[in-house]
Amino acid sequence: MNIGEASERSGLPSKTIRYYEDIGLIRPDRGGNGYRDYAATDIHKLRFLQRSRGLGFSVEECRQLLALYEDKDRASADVKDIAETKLAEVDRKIRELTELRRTLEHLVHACHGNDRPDCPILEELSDGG
Amino acid sequence: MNIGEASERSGLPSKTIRYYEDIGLIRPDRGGNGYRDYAATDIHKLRFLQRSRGLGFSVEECRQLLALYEDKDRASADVKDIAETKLAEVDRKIRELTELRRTLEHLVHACHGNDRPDCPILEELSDGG
DNA sequence: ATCAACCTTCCAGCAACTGGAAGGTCAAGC
DNA sequence: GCTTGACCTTCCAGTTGCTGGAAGGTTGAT
Repeated sequence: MNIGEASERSGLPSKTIRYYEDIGLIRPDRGGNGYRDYAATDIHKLRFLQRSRGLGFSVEECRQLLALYEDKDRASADVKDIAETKLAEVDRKIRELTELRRTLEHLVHACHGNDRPDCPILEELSDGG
Repeated sequence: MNIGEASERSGLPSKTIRYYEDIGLIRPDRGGNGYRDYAATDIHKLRFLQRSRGLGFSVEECRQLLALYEDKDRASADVKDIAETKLAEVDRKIRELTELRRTLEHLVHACHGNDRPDCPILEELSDGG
């Protein structure tokens, strides 16, 4: 499929998809006309990139995450280490988001008093994590 | 307190803290010697920025989130709308991270077969969210 | 007084896109 | 078969969000 459809299916702009190719994250085939030709597995990778970037992982971290899928020599100690490190990071992010969620909810529903600048929620937020 | 301590307490490099001042996210006092002087509320804001940036919110989104704290005219419809939009985003991010977590766990523990490149987890991942 | 460890501004560079120009390809309609 | 418009291509410049380094001022301890 062409880059336009790949863009639609992955949620990434065509520009970004070409950029990800430039830096070696994906390698689509090329048709006789020079157009990029994306396979289903490319779309999987692009969706994966779209998400993990949106969740605050750097491109290099995403490259590591993608390598977990692509490692054909399979489950070396290295690969397992990376996966476990990333798992810990994901857990931390989930905890932080859960806190942020709580904070926002308080702000919307509970913290309409006149002491906002020194609101206890702020203290709580800065103590946590 | 000086920028060094602010950096330590917030988890942000001094460079980044100065940058956040440049773009108007924080406004610390200045001492007679020209040094920046950070108050406790500045540290709260910096920690907040450190987290929300790490969770994939853009600087402009962080500015909106900070505005929720700083809005002294309080709980206008606008402010509430922003908070609710952000809440929905946070929920989505939590869902996506939870999925990513599951995927990583499968990769570490369950997916050591020889069919990795077309692993069902990949399909699952690209279908979700 | 001098030394390290701070702090200041300014300017350059990097990461990760993003937009636009200039031009080739393709399918549809006349 | 030719045009029209929506695709696609590369290339280059600009933006965002930092990050590093130079050049120099301040502070506190020896």
